[in-house]
Amino acid sequence: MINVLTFVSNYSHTMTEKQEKILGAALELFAKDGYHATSTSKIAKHAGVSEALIFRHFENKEGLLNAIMDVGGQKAHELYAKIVFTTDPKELLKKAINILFEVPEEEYEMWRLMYALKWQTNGYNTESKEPLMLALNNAFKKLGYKNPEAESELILMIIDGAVTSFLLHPPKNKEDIRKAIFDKYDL
Amino acid sequence: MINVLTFVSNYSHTMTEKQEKILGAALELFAKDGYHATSTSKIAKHAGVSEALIFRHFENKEGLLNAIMDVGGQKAHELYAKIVFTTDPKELLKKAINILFEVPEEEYEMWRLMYALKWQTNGYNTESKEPLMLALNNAFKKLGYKNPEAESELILMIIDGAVTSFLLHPPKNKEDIRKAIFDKYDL
DNA sequence: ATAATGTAAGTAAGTAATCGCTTATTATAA
DNA sequence: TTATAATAAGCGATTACTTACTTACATTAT
Repeated sequence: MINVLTFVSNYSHTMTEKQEKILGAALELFAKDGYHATSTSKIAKHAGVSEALIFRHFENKEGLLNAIMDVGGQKAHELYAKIVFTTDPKELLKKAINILFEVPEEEYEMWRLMYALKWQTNGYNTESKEPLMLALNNAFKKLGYKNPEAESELILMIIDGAVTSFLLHPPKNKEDIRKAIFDKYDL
Repeated sequence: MINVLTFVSNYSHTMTEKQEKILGAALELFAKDGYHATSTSKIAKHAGVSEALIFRHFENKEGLLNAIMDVGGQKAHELYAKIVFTTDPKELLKKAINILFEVPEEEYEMWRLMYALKWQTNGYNTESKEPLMLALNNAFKKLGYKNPEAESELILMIIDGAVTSFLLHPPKNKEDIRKAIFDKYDL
């Protein structure tokens, strides 16, 4: 609970204490049980507030979800923005791959929710990855790969698959897997 | 609807016509809207039967889900069983990778449901992949890879990531991506 | 300084609608 | 006849959400 709260509060400087509690409880329950299986009354009880307060601050249940997704989207954007201007192509690949190995454990709930929601909402947030996509295209082109676009898509698939694996059943040999990926790209 | 029905009926020789209709409707709606957002009354209407019939044949809503999952699990098991006894290591890798490129479109709904459910059920079905895992371990060992276990996990992550991508937003350059993967393993 | 006012925060107790599921009854077929 | 397939109607519980109200606090007027 504390983890979630601190995570959320980093991105909500204008929020009431109780608003943060609601967001934290919702994040925790959405990630654990799914959006539809989590009722607003459960969230309210878990946050220690009245149920009506949720609707006062977030309009409806979907508004609460959107508020959480905004936090995740902003977080993702920040991660990508840190690396897309790397000029050296191999360095960019390294950084892109390393991102997934450096996700802090206290953010796992958030990312589990984001990944789970991909399958429930029809609108997949492909636009947040576009800047990274372009940067990767360029890197693979510089490195002389035959089909840079396909290579960019592939590496994003690999990252997605690895993140999924880490979030659902964290393996002990993370470092070996990183080495195996690096090998595939001569890093 | 027809697609779902024919798909289901391949694995349910002892089923009533109405049972198949229920399963088909449930599969379609679970995959489209998610398990919790789909009510038993919606399923009944969509299948053209009374709601009570669902509970007669499948006991409860979860039993209906389990019946669908059984079909998917059996399907997955058959796919893996076809290839795990391949002796030539490179041939095995090829076949394992090709599986994901040969999923027929009429089965997409089923797989979307299976993948979406990974995030909602705490028990991840890792045991169905274990025979394939062992076969891959052996193949990478034969090929002289430094860390066969990590390589097996990685290639399953890649396959998972690619399947996810295909199911959520099917790309046009599938063939280029297959080539890119083959390149990484000298196939 | 303090009383008056305005606004946002917060709640208890509801609402109609829908949920998964059951019961009582009828239709069908071996 | 006997068992199973199928249904209509309704069950209590829960759902997302609303209403009517109180509390807390900052701003303004006197």
